[in-house]
Parts: sequence; C-alpha cells; structure tokens
Amino acid sequence: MTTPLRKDAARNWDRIVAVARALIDQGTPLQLNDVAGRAGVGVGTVYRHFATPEALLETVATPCLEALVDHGRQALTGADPWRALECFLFRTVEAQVADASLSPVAAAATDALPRTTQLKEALRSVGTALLGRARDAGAVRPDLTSADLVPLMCGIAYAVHVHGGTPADRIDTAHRYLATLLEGLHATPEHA
Amino acid sequence: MTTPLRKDAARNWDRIVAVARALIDQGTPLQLNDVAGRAGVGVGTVYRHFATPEALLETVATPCLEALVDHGRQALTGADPWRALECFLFRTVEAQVADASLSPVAAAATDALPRTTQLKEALRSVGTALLGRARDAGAVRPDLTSADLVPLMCGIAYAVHVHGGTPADRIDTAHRYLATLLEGLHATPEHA
Amino acid sequence: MTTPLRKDAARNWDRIVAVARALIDQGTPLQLNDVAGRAGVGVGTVYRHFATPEALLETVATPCLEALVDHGRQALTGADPWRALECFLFRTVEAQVADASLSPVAAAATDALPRTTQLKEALRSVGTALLGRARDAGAVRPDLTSADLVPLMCGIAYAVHVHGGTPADRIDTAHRYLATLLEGLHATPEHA
Amino acid sequence: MTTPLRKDAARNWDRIVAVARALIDQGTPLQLNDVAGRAGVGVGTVYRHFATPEALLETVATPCLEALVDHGRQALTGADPWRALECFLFRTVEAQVADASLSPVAAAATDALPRTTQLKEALRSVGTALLGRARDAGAVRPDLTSADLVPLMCGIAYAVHVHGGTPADRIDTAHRYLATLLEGLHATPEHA
DNA sequence: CATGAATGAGCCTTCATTCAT
DNA sequence: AATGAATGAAGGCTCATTCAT
Repeated sequence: MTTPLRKDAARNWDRIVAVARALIDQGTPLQLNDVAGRAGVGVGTVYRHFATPEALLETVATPCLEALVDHGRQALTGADPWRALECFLFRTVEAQVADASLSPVAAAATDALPRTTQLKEALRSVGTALLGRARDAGAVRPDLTSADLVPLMCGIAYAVHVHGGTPADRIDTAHRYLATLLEGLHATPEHA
Repeated sequence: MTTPLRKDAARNWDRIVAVARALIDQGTPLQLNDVAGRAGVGVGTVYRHFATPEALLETVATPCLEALVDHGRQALTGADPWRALECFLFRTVEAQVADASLSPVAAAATDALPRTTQLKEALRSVGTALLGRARDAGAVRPDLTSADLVPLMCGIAYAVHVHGGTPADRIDTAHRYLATLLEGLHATPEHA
Repeated sequence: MTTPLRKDAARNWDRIVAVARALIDQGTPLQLNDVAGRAGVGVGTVYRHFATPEALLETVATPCLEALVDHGRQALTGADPWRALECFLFRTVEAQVADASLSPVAAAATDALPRTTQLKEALRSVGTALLGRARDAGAVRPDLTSADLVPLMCGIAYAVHVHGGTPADRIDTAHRYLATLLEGLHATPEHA
Repeated sequence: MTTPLRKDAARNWDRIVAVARALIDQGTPLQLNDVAGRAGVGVGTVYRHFATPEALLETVATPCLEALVDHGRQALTGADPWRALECFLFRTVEAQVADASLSPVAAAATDALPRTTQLKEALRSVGTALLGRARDAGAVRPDLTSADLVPLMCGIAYAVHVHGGTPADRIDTAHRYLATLLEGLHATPEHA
C-alpha cells in the first residue's frame, strides 16, 4: 500500500511514534517540536512524517483501532447477538480507557489521515451490524441507533476519566459504568 | 461574604462576566486580553477581578451551580426517592448541555475559587443524600456510589457533545441517553 | 485624529520607527523580531504598534509621502504648467532615490494602512491635475495618461538603483534619467 | 565546453529546466525542493546540476540572453545607426516584459554562472557598439553612456510591471514607455 | 482602582542544504 | 549519478501576565 520506508527513515518513524505514545500516555499535549527534541531528530523530520499533531496522534491510535475492528468482526460470528454487542462495547471502552490516544480520535469530526477515516468507518459499520443483530433478536432498546454507539462509549470513557484513580481502578470503573449502561440498553419487559 | 464593590467596580465586574458568558456560549476560548477588549475595560481590571481565566470561568458557572444545588435540595423534600434522584440528574445533565461553562468546571480536579469548591461540595452532598434515600428505598443498583454521580453526568453530557446536532437535538439526545442510563441504574429484580 | 500615545508608548514607537528607518536605509529586510531586538523592546510591543512589516514600512514612508503631496499642491499654483509638472516629477524621483522606503510602498497594489491609501490617492490626484494642466497647455505627449506617472517614476528610480553608485552619484543619475524621459514626454513639433 | 551529459542526466537536466521555466512564468518562487518534486527527481539531482537557485534561474534565462546578443549583433549590420539602436532596445524591453527570468538576472550585481557573466558582458558590448555608432551619427543625447542602457531598459520593464495589466497590455505599455524614452534619447536640435 | 503598554517565553512552520543509501 | 531523508537555523505570531502611569 504505502511505499516501504528506507531503513533509517523507518527507525526515525518508530522513534517518533514511540515518543508520541509516551507523551500521550503521560497526558502531555503533542507538540511536534517537542516530539522532535525527545526523539533526537530534527523538527523537519517530524514534519516530513507527520504534517500535523493530529496525523501523529492518529498514527499512534491506528493499531488500537485496527484491533477493535478485528475484534468486532469476530464478535459478529458469535451465536448470541446481545452477548456479541456487549462484548464489543466492553472492548471499545476498555481500549479508550487504557489508551489515551483513542478518545480524541474517536471524538474528532474530521480526520487527518485517510486510514483513520477508513478505520472509523469500519468501526461504525461493525457496530451497526452488531446492533442490528441484537435489535433483530429483540435484545435492545428500540430507540437506540447505531449513531449512538460511538458517543455513548466516548461518554463512558470520559466518565471514567472524571472519576479518576489508578489505571487498575479505571478498568474497574469502566466495567461498572458500562455494565450499568448496558443494563439500560438491554431490552426489558416494559419494552416488550 | 465579600466586601461590597464600589458602584463602578461592580459595573465593570458585570460587564466582564457578561462578555465571558457570551464568549463561552459561542464556544470562543476565554482569553483575558480579549475579554477586556470586548468589555471595554483594561486588562488589569480583568486581572484585578479574576486572577486567572479559570476564576472567570467559574464565576460564570456559579449561578448555574447554585441553581442546581437549590433544585437538589428541593428534590430532597419530594415523596418518591427514585423520582427525586432521577429528576435531579436530569437537571444536572440538561444544565451541562445547555451551559458550556459547567463541564470544564465540573471535570476540573482543583478549583480557582473557594466558592466553586463549596458549591461542588454542596452538589456532591445533595447527590449523596438523594442517592442514599433512593438506595434505602431499594430503588438503585447497590454498586453505585455517590462518587459516581458527577462522573456519570459528565459522561452523558460528553456523549451528547460527541453526538452533536443543534441545541434542540442535544436536549433530546441528553434525555434519551440519561433515560437509558437511569434504566440501568434503577434496581431491577435481579438485584432484589 | 489618532489618540495621543502615552509618553512611554510614544518613546517606543519612535525607537521602533527609527530602527526601521535605519534598516531600510541599509537595505536590510524589515523583520519585526529583528526590529524589536534592535530597538530594545519586546516583540509584542512591535506587533502592538505595527501589525505587519508593511504597516511599519508605510509608517516610515509616510512623512515623505506627505511632503510630496504638499509639494505637488504648491506646484499646482505655479504659472508654467510644464515647469510645474517637471518640478513635481523631479521631486518624486529624488525622494524615491533618497528614501528606500518609498519604492515598495509606491509599487504595492494594496496598502496596510488607510493613511497610506489616502496619501497615494492624494498623490495620484495631484499628478492628474498637474498633468491635466500641462496637457491643456499642449506641453505634453498626448498618449501619456495620469496612470502612467507613478509607474514611470518608479521605473526611473529603479533604473537609478540598477545603475548603482554612491548616494551622490544616484542623485545625479536620477536627474539625467528623468531629464531624458521628460524630453520624451514634452510635446515636440511632430506631435503638434 | 562542458562535458557532455549522459543521456539520462541530460533528460533530468531538461526536466528540471522545464519545470523552472514554468514556475517562473507563473510567478512562483523557485525553490529547489519544490522543483525537484515537480520534475520527478530527487533534490540531490537538482543540486548536482544547479548549485544554487540563482544558477537555475540563470540557466532558464540563458537562451533568451543568447537571442538578445544575436539580435544585437545583427542590428550592428544595419544601415541606420539610430534605427538599429532603437530596434535593439525594443527587443531588450520586450524580452524582459515577456520573460520574468530576465529582470532579476539583469539586475543582479554578481552572477552564479560564468556563462551568464559572458552573456551579460556580450550584451553590454553590443550595446556599447550600437550606442557608439548612433552617437557618431549624432543621433543620441551626448550625456548618455553605454553604462546607462541596461539600467534604463530595466527601469522601463519595471515601470511596465508597476503599471500592471494583462500580458498583452504590458507589451503595449512597454512600447509606449520605450517610445517616449527614446524620444528623449534621440538627439534634438538643442543638442546639435 | 483602572488602564493598557510592555514583555517574552513558547509554539509553529518553512526551506536551503547536506549526506547516507 | 540519483535519491530523498534528515537537518536545524530562521522567522513568524500569540497570549498570559506584569507594572508604570
């Protein structure tokens, strides 16, 4: 797809992405000059590889988005439609809580990289499919649309963020919050 | 509590806050120089009244926080504990969706003004009381603690934000999302 | 017209303009950061007074433009229309040769300061009047329009610049070149 | 003179010059990286062929300079010395107006390529010869020296540039301006 | 108290040039 | 020879904050 990079270029690319990863994990805002300094490369090198901070952020987020899409596709093969949706949403929230690069990418209205647009589209489409199966099985509130999935997952992740705590706590909180929401999403007798 | 301001100082204070309110409503970032210019006062005057941008933001948010606390206290007098909690949470989310000054204040770990700390504390305590009554009535999930209320409301508001749409749409979305979450929060047979 | 500046602000304004004047005379490009450094003021101060390098350049050029306009208006009162035009054009070229700030301002299609636009307009209008009088007296080539005056004067000044030499040489060259051109502009028997 | 290039090197050379030509015609500043990209060659290749942007610019201008020299030499064989000079100067101005690569090369005090220096020298010498013949015939102002020809032609071209207009307008303006100047250059009774 | 001029750190971005591959 | 990745100096601009008037 993309032309393979020269060996030295690839090394710099890796360094830059690794530095960005670390900065994001620390919550430090991504500044390309700063990234360059920490990666031990010139500013120009960073700009050559990543035209904007968003492009770098999305690059950092890409593997995680890919994993989510893969997982969602596998979930589609599961027997229990509700279970499959539930499982997909858990993964989605966990990923956002564990990886700070995802939330801003998920919430952004426009993408810097085409690859990101593809992945977000793929994610939406997997979500739509999982939701459709669950709805057909009568397992889900009828007023929930596929356009709500991403916002709700972002909201849960944000709630976890506001709650705070150690990384381990956050995972726990995420599970509790999502479980609660899912209970509300699940079709109940009164919707029958 | 605070020394009453001289009449002209009070007029400046009002102008500054009004300008800040307008900027926040437009989504323009609060820059004190900019606020000063628009309010027709010097930068120094803005700094005299508001040591930091956060202090100004919190000042803008204050009336709304006060209204929420008041409403919560009234809700405490209601007969149906679950209804009261529900109603309080609706107000909380609606306020955040309608007033962009609230979310950052609610999510901030530290406050610029003591008054803000008081109000946030009061809000938490009303929430705790409402939740306690509802829990005593067996109306809520047992794993929900009062430390979860604020994060969850912030999360819902954030989800609404990510979903997007016109102001009217947002109110609608907020209602749907909160109704869904509340269904999950409400005690169900399996918790009984 | 303009609010009078505070004493300290006026001092900085003067310093900045003086530095700019010197840089222009040396042929150094005007860079606001650089000007700030040399004037011993902060960058922000320069930006406060002059939003762009062009604004600073035009400010430096203003007194000279004003003097040209004044001179042109006096020339209009002279008895001999051709002499008056000639005299005005000599001054115009001399000014450009002596003051490097003028050429770029004269040649620019758009102005940074309204004052500059006024002055350029005034200059054009004086030129038009002088040319009109000379044409009415049958003293000038009929194919010359007032829209040609500024370009031709800029051209002469540029020719002097390309020729080079010491400042004194340049004045001399300017006189020779303009005298030559004027001979061509002057109505001759064959136009009669 | 120069070692003949390998065939592929020659192809690159041609591409680079063609791209530079196009950029100059559009008024886009010549940036070697940019040129390389558009020519589909590496930056290093551009640098191998042209050590500096000026060298590339001069290379682009070379054919036109050569044509001017040729034309001037032919003019020297003409019968009417004044006519010959006139004709040469018209060509010179037309060329500058039509080809944006010439003015900066003509006005530059130092050249990047020896070939450019030769050509400019040749041009000056042809001009000197043409002027000498015209002066001997008593056809030109006695105070005009051959060192004035290039500056005056640059000045006319610059005046045309300041006047502006479409390419066709410019040719027209150039003719008018030069005709006017030539009238001034031509010997008149008072010089006799 | 009010004013608003001044400050300057901080961030962003471009581009001529070098040099490893 | 050709390539194009890397470099980093250079310049631009903003904005929170201070302080003389």
